[in-house]
Amino acid sequence: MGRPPRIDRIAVLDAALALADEAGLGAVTMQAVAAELDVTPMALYRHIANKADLLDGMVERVLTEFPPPPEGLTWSERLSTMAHSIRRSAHRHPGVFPLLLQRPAATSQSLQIRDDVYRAYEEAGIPSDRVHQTERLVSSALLGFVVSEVAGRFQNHSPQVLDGDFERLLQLLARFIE
Amino acid sequence: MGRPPRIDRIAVLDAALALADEAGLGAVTMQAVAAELDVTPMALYRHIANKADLLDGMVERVLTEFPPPPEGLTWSERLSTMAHSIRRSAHRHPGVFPLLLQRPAATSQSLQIRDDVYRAYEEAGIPSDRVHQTERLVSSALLGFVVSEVAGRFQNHSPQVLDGDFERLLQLLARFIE
DNA sequence: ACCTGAACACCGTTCAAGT
DNA sequence: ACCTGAACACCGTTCAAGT
Repeated sequence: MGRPPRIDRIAVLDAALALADEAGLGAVTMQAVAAELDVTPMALYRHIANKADLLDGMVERVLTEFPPPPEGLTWSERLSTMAHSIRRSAHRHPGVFPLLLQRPAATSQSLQIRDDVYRAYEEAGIPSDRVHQTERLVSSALLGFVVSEVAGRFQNHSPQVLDGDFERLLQLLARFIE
Repeated sequence: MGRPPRIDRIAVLDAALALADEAGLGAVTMQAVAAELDVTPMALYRHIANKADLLDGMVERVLTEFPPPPEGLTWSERLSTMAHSIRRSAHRHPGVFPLLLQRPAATSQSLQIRDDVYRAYEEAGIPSDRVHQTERLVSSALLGFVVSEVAGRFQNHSPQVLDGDFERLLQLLARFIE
């Protein structure tokens, strides 16, 4: 006994994420992930509970990539910066990103970021009994657009058009807030 | 030869839809759909090309359920009625509805409805070079919220809270438009 | 024309066995 | 402690055969 581990949870998740980024979620099978790591499929089960846990882990991995919001800007500059970060993350991980619509913010990383958003809304003067609702509505609009982009609903529109759409969306959401 | 058909495409799609509504998309397997129809899995292939075609067909089926917008109301009443119809449809078909984010409007039914939305925006006074963009942004916000509801992102919120959120979202979107 | 039986490659997952 | 081999139930799909 006492055998040096050849892989760990992070390695499994990152291999799965790389696979999803290149070839879509459908390419993420236990066998394919294992092959990426030069290991048999059964070896993965020491590091992840099952396939659902693998997908959960991949989502968490994407969430930890979100940069924390920059300090020392106005609330509106911070929100805009964060929105662009989220969109870039979606474009990096088009296969996994739509899964964000399936679960509440849960990792400490994403709860932290949500709190930063709450703070920005308070600074913007949103009444405190409206702050949480506003966050749900704005995040819905943002995710709805960005997931439409990466999942295929906007596949007939050029990147230039979608860039323009996104800027306009941010303008309109900012108008909401004040 | 010359044998009376026991099933047709619509029957297959509706059986699959019923299965998805009760037990989720994961329960939609060729074998389960076939069992629902008292037929072997291979019999399905005479009526659908493959599993992707089955899913496409299920989405189309959901789209044909959207009631056409009522005549003789103001543009804002029409938009609100349509938004509520869409949300009800999502709640009826929580398993399939998120697939709407994956494809552009394509069926004649949904193109028709999109044109009605364009007309409402024109009546509302949106400059004509902005109408299509506005439709993309508003539909993104609506779908983002409704898919969050049915896919699980808002699972920690009560129906009452979500009803209130939706009304507020419609108010804010209406404010966009004029 | 429509459905079935047999068959295949692939998938997730388990369990006991090896180092 | 960590990985493997063998095995199982299930999945989508094909093809030739039956009515």
